[in-house]
Amino acid sequence: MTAWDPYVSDCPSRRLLDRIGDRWTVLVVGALSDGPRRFSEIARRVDGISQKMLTQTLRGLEQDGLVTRTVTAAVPVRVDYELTDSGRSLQGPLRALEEWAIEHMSPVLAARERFVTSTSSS
Amino acid sequence: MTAWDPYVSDCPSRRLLDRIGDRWTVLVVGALSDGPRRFSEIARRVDGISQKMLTQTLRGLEQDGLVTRTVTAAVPVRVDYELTDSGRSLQGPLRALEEWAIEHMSPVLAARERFVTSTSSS
DNA sequence: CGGAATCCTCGTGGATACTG
DNA sequence: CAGTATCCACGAGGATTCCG
Repeated sequence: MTAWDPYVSDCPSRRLLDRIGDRWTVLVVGALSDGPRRFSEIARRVDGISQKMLTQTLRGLEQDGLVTRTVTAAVPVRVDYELTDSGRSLQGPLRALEEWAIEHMSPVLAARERFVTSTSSS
Repeated sequence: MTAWDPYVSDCPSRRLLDRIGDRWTVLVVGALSDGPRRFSEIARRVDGISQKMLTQTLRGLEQDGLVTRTVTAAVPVRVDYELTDSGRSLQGPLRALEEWAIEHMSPVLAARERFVTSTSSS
C-alpha cells in the first residue's frame, strides 16, 4: 500500500478530499476550533464568505457529521454550530497543513518572485 | 495566538491554502510521491484530470518551488517532474489528511445516509 | 437573526486543434 | 510527447430580496 494507486475518480477517499478541499470548509472548521459559534460569528471570523456559501458549507459539514446544528427558538432565532468528535479529529491534520503553510510561506513566496523575475529571459 | 484570528482574506497563509485547496494539486503531489514522473505518467495516475489542468497545476507547483521541471531534449521530448524538498515536506500533512479521510470514511458516509434518510420527516 | 430563493456574472475547466 | 491556444459551457458563488 506504499504506492499511489487509489486516485481514480470513483475512489471514496477522493470524494472526501474533494469536500475538504473546497475553499471554505477548511476555514469554517478553523473558525469552530475553539468552541461552538453562532452563524453570524462564523461569518465574521471567516472573512469574505457570503451568507450563501456559509450556509452551504455548514450544511455539508453537518451532512458529513462533522458539525452539529443547534437551534434555540428565541425572539431573534439563535443557531449554534459545534464540531462533533469527527470534526474535532479533523483539526489535527488541518493544523498540520496550516503550520506547513506558515512555515513554508517565505520560501514559496520567494519562489514566486523568482519565477516572475525570470520572465525577462527568452 | 491560541485563538483563530488569522482568517482575514489577505492573510498569506490563506493564499497558500487556497492554492493547496484546489481540486488537483493534492492529487498531483500524491502522484509524485514516489519519485519523478513524466507528464503522461502523472496524467495517467491522476484519473480524470485534463491535460490543461495538469499543465496548469504543475506550473503552479513549479512556481511555488514545490516541483522541478526537467526537460530532456530527445526525439520525443521528455519532461520529468519531481518534488523538491519543499514539495516533499508537504507530503506529511497531506498524508495525514488522506489518512484521516480513509479513517473517517465510513462514519461520514453513514452520516450522509442518515441525512438523506431523515428527509422523510416534515 | 438565520436562512431560503432568485438572479446574474465570471471564472474554472473540459474539448478540440495545432505546434515544436 | 508535451505542451499552447482557442472556444465554450456550466456551475460556483456573490448580491439582493424576502421570510419565520
